[in-house]
Amino acid sequence: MLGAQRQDLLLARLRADGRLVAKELAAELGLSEDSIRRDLRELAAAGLLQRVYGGALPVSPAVADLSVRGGLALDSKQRVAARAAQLLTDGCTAIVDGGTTALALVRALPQDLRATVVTHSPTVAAALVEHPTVEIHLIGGRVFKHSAVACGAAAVEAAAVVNADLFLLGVTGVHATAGLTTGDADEAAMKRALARRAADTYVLASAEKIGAASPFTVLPLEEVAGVVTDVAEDDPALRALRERGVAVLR
Amino acid sequence: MLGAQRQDLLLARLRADGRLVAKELAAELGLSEDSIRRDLRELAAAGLLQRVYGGALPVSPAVADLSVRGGLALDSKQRVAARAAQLLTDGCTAIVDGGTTALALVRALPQDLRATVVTHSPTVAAALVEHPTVEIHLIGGRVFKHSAVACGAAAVEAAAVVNADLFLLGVTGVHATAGLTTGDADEAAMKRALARRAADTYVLASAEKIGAASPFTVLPLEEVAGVVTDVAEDDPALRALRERGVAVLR
DNA sequence: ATTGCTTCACGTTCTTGCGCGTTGTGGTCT
DNA sequence: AGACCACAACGCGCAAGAACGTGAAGCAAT
Repeated sequence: MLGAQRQDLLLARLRADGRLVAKELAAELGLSEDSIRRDLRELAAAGLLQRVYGGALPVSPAVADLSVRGGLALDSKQRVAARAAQLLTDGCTAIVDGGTTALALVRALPQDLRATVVTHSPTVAAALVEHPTVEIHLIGGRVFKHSAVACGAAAVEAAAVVNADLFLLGVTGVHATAGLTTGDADEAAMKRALARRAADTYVLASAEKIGAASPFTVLPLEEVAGVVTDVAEDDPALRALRERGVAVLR
Repeated sequence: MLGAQRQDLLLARLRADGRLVAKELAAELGLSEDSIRRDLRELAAAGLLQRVYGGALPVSPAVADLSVRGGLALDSKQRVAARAAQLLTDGCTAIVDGGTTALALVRALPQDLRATVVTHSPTVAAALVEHPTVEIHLIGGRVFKHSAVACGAAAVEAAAVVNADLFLLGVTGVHATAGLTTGDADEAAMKRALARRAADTYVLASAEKIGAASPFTVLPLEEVAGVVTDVAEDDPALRALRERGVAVLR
């Protein structure tokens, strides 16, 4: 049994059972608990599971429920959201953009996260109310029907008081030369204003958005700390991004 | 059973039963009450439940049953909401408060209403996106978990630019002498700030709220244009309201 | 010989159940 | 009604045992 093969098996078991117990696995696979623990440690470092005393649990109960219930692989947005959720740590202040991926991100956040989340999306704010220990700050303004987020001069102004550690940005295209793009000029301006208020900007972009370009540029690639995506590791687009100094998280 | 997994189980049980009893759980899970108490203490420290003598309860009863609360007095709320929806006419600008009655109001609005709606509730704003011809303006600020609306200094300030024809206000009590009341001081201040920005304030109050009083006064009855309610026409409380110059819409 | 993976040994950390003194609750007595 | 008391629940400290991480040693393949 190859090491990598064994780790895949562990993940499959985790999806099936909803938990892993180090001792049981050692007996079952005929290995020492040390080796199992080492695997679990590595998988936890890769963000694929949550290490707990005695074994491991899925990264987030919410995400686990979805995969167990459906019995299927997570959908593209959920994979990206689950990975991006790991960027939010206790004590941090994060700006969260609008859109369905951002909503999936909120659902993937651990229930006991103690963080401050700033958003201009009423939908995201409403979903965050379910997280009792997350401090929510809503940015107001004229709400754009197209994407259901607050935009415009008032919203840009309201954003100016925010100072965040990171900005989780949703776009419709990530292109090597056009940079990050979206379909509406006001929306692009709003996203740009938010990016200025955060130390690091991370882009949430499921596979179909990589290499695509929309009419309005939000930011050039240079101003992005990283892209969270689910494209295959060997995709040539990834290399193009890395060559521009953009970290790729998957 | 993993320790961390047990805490997830406790939270699930809490959501299902609405309470946790330490002794029962110890017997059921086959461990000492001490361990259960330890778990409950930790979860309480994480803000995920409220520790009480003998076990635990949801963090805030109000938050916990906000979703089910919609189902209880449903038809009552819907009647009030349907009547209040008639106050919004094409071309008007209305401020809409938060809460389940306000949400019912949005759902009761005609699909083709051409109005401007200002709200400090992300939930109301999200629901309004379904109305293509309604212009939405969101008031931002710190989102208060208890009622899921933006409150505080920033929100009051953001409200100052609004000039509306009417304000549809939700409260928890409508009392002849205490006036309009609600359960939180910040919330009361926010509602007061909104009332100042509208020419007429109408209160949405289903029957059980008439005659009730909560800790904090929002406005005296004199500053209200009308109360939308579903109490019986012969209810003595109605006459008390009318004697104070308040129109009763039903 | 080197590399990669595993196992073993050991000191550390975590969880758990028990004893103890304290605090909260409900019922009883004056 | 207020004082009192019995009992359950509580928090804390402690000790036993399980689980843990680390570094050294073993082992197979190259």
